[in-house]
Amino acid sequence: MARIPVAQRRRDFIDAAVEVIATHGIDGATTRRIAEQAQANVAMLHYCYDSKEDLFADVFEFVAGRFREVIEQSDPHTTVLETAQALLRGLMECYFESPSFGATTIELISWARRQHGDRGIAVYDQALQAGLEVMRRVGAEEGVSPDVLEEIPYVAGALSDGFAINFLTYGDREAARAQMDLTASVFETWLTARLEAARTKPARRKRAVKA
Amino acid sequence: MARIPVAQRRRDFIDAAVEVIATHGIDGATTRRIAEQAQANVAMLHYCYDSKEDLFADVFEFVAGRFREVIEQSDPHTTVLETAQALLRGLMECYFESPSFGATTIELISWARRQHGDRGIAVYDQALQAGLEVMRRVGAEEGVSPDVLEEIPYVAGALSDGFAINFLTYGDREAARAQMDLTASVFETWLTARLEAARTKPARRKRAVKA
DNA sequence: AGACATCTTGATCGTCTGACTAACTTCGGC
DNA sequence: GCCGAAGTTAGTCAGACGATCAAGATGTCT
Repeated sequence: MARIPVAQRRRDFIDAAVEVIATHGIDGATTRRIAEQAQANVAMLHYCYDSKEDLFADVFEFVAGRFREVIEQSDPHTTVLETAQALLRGLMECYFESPSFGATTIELISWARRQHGDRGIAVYDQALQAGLEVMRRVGAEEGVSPDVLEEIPYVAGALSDGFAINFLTYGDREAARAQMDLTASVFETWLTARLEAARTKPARRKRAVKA
Repeated sequence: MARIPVAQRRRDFIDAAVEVIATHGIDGATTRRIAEQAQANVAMLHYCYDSKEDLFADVFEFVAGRFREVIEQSDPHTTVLETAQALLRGLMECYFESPSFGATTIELISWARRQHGDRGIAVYDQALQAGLEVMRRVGAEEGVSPDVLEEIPYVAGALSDGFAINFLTYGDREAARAQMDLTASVFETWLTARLEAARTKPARRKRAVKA
């Protein structure tokens, strides 16, 4: 067997864990299965990680980091509309390219909800916050109302989550392509109208959305 | 202890199962916990149901039935727009009124996805089909293009699912109220424009959406 | 009232699978 | 050629799972 440094092994275990969580759920993600998926054995897993919990902490970190990447890569766009569209597209394509990642995200969020609060919300909340920051950055230059900017990550998140659940349930890549376009058009229609309305009568504001 | 007919007991166990699944996930929904939640014991559970699987079959049936109710109650509305809006509102309010029901639905869908196909997809698919039928019924009178009618349940489903995930994660009823309004306005903006576009140039059609 | 079916209980069975570990072997750089 | 990092084998031990049972309590019909 090829000798691999621990750091690389750790990454293998994280990837394996994502795969296993997607296939068997959080509770079904046992050390045995993860080790098998990583083409190693349980002892090897405990050689790299002190405990299963330590590994899962890294899995959380990995997923959250991936989301940050995806969200922040929509930053360099010019207008609020274009940036928001890139944000939504990025999220949907992320799920589309790696259904395992998408499924694992849902599993993690479900699992997090079951625990009473705490760090559980982290993944979802960090993603929403990252999205909000991106929108604020581009929105400031354009003078768009903060109310609108706060709504954008929520709507983009809701739409991409809804897309993910449908896609993961049916697993139909053909249909998913069309749904991505449809979802994007829903978003565009709303945001265009919303930006227009906010510009013409900036005093009028909707109730704040939980960031 | 009061004597209760088996039929009623069964309903208690179904309710209890929904609650436990919401709190502990599918894998955490053990017979013991369900019995405890139903203020009974394991023997009683096996007196009403031959096996855990039999109980879960009833849980599936219950959830699917509840969705049918909610969806079909939006039927009597007059126009396509109003019916679609009632559909989305009904779904969101359903989750809002009973977070346990919403959480259990997500758990069931996640669980279904893990099994290879089969009856697993049932809950999600039945809901989508029921929504489609409602829209077709009202859409026929109005002469709305089938393409548009097929898109409506998908978009309503995606939006309500996205709303549910956010609401269930944060559990903030205050914020959820505002998000329901926001989500509804996204839907209205899109659908109004979509109906308008389909009416003025009915030849132009988007790629079909997986029903 | 009495008897039989219906309901309810606490305790227990056998089994399985979970995370984790000790002791051993092999490889590769110096 | 040796020494530590990487990897393996073969477990341990505890807990929880679904399911069942014998026995007691209660209702209902004659």
